[in-house]
Amino acid sequence: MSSYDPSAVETRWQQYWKENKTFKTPEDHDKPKYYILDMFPYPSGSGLHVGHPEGYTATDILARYKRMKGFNVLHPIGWDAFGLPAEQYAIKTGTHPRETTEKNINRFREQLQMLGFSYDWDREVNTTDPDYYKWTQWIFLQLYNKGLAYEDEVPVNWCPELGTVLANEEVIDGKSEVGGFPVIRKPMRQWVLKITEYAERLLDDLDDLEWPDSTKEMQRNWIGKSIGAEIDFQIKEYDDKIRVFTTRPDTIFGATYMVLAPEHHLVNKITTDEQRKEIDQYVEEAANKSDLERQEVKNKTGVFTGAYAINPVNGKEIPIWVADYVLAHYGTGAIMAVPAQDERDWEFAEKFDLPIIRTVQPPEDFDGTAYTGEGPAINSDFLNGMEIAEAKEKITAWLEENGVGKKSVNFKLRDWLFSRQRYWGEPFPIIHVDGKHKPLPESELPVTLPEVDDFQPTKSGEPPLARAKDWVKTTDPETGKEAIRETNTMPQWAGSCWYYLRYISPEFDGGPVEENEEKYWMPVDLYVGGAEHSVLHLLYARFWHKVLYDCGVVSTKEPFKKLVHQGMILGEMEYTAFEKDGKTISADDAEGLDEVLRIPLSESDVEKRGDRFVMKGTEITVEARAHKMSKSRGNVINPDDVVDQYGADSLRLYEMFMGPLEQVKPWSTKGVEGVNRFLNRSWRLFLGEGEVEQLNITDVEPTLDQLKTLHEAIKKVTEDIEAMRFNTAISALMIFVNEANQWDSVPKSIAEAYVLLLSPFAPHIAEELWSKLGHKESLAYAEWPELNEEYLKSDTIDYPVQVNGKVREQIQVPADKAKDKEFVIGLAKQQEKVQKYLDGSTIVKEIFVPGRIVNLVVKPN
RNA sequence: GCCUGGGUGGCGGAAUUGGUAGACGCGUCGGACUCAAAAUCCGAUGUUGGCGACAACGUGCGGGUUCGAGUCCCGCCCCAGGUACCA
Repeated sequence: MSSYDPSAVETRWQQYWKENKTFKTPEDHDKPKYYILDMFPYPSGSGLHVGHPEGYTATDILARYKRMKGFNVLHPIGWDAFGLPAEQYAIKTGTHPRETTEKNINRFREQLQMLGFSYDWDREVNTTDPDYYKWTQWIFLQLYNKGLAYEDEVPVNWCPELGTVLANEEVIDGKSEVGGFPVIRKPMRQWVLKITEYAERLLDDLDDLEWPDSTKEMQRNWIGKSIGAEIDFQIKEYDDKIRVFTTRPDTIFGATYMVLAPEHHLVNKITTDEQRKEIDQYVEEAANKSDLERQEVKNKTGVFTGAYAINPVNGKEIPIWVADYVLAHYGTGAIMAVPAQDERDWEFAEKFDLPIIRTVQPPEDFDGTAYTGEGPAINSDFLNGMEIAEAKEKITAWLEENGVGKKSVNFKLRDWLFSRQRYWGEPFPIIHVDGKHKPLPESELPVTLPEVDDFQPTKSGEPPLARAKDWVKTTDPETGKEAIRETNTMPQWAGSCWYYLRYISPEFDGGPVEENEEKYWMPVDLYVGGAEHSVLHLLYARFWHKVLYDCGVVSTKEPFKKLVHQGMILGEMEYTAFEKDGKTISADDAEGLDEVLRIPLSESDVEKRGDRFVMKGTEITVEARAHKMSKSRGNVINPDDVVDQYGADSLRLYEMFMGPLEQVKPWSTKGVEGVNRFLNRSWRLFLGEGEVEQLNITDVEPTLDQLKTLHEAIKKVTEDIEAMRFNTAISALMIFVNEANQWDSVPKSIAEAYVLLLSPFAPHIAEELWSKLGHKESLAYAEWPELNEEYLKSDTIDYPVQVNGKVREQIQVPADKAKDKEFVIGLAKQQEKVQKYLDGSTIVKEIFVPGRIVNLVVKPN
């Protein structure tokens, strides 16, 4: 074997790492630790796609680098294996989800091992393993015992097609996120977790996290804290009051009507006989509508109840309406409407001819409708003239003094609907005795999934677990009374809420995580995963973590110190022409037209014209863009194929070389060939090109030039890995190889250092070269090459010389004179080309930036 | 609408505190090797003008600050992601 053969090299080293347990996590706590975590995958039937190795390679590079830097590294992987696809497959085929899941996991494991990731395979976790979900159930019991889990009859997102309830976050545009089936609202008994109790902490603790700003902002918006006031409005002729929440108590003098949500508890009571028929009909219609239908209707609708409320600040009677633009589940489900300062109220008031009173003076040139900007208060009695902030304070104090309101904080965040009517999830450790729910004692855990004959919900709509009649019927271990088991299961989020803890002590049976190990390894130093988990998974995991913190199970307030999202990888760039009625038309004209044919073009058929692409030699514009990979589009790149053709090292290297990790970027097979060529050049740099393998390495002292080339690479690669700029780190490695290829042979010490620099990115080829250099051991724990700044120095410094900001000449200055302003500027002025621009002008200013630039500012005489 | 990002050659991208725009890779063109091809190697490659050294222009658009702006400020346009009656 004289040329680089990736498959032979990669198989050999994967075997070696496995046999020698090279990446077993060290058990001592003597060294600094680094916990680097990937979001664990759902092992789907279609196997790994090219998006997975992107994040996994990034973390693997860091893990390998940190080991060489002397850290104890925890770098585990596992399986988020409960979930809908395996269950739907079971419904269709009768295959137990356990079997499907096991098969898929084996495939995933094989694929990950084929890519050479340095996971500690002894710490694999699997959320569907009873030894794992025992502790998921245990954590639920902690939540239950703290009063953070409760049962409620709530209108839920029921998806008839999937036969289950979905969380709000799993419903997109009124359809299920999985499968895109319609979702309707239906009241059902559900388990709910009181995440709202942690809203304030979940919000505050975001500040200290090294997370992308966009992600933190999304969580902030999701939690949605708003500060305002609660105000009570007396209902005329009733004892009852309507409590509203508002962020603009300062506008209360402009409240000209009130609105109750259709579900508000007072609607029925206060409706007058004349209005009853209309109100009842409206409320019923609203109840039957899905959220989607409510959103679809853009026109505001509503009905007058016939009742009036009294504005506490001025005693005015204002009508009370019912309208579905007020949401039952936000604030108090009722509002004071101030059309002059709220667009929604303005729209409603206009439609139903309700009065509008401005209480904030809009600017003179304002010609809009509702005015929400700054300005002095008007028509507001004792608030008149005050700016908004001051008026808010004043009115809130007044409300409190008069006992009709108080300062209040509201959150958009709602409690977490935690039960699903599925089979393939964690059973709740709950029994029902005499119609009351009751937790099972810890000793009863795990409550394992029963076998069932059918994985569908029962005819009466009960979850599939209800089919296991012997399992459902049980006895209360404490009292011996007859009991029935909870038949709901937990959502997929449950297992992923705490898996990062289980890796720390996967065998521990005294709790979810062993105390000393937890103290050493937590928090996760770096967490890498998709941006699609910005709110759901990351918010839920933070919530559980905080509960566990309160229970004393974990020692940190937050689980994930630093977070990075890898960007999506799109398919290859596609060029498309459009054809209508047999004629090719421009892409711009095709927009919005029906019956347009899309004709795929090859790159050679198109050229750039201005800022768009046209068909060669014509003015017809074409579409040029990369699309998401999808089976239907047929542009999916399979990692197995890439590995077959170019090897795992090339795949890893390419995915990192494509561009910044966080960015969305299109795939290019030509690009893979490029990095593959680079690996070949690296190989030949060491082994020459002859038939017989011959080391092209000499045991001589390197020259200063060679050392400079090496240390420039060391500096760049080291800094770039630390900052996760893998694309430019690889570019630095390429530059090194390009330079070293000019040498007659490579000094051994330099060759060794280069192999180590390459190893985190392309570990297989690096191990192979390392062993050819005479090493018997893996390089996984070899010391990372150390930078010596001395070698970076050069004898001369180049200065660009500018005249009026334009570069006109380059000068070389001896290093010892490089900071000498007079010398450098003097030399610059002497240059012939510079002289040309100085002729007939006077120098008015001389700019000298040491080590950077010279700029002579001249004025014509 | 609102909140985040982002817009640089034919393409992916580089430029770390304002200091030589286009590193590195792909593609393209030319050459070497070869009977030929592949592979490999060498060279060129932002645009325009010129035989030429060279010059002008050039980081989405329009202004501004500065000796100097891809980078900072103001006003727009476009693209991607998130969110949407949250009072």
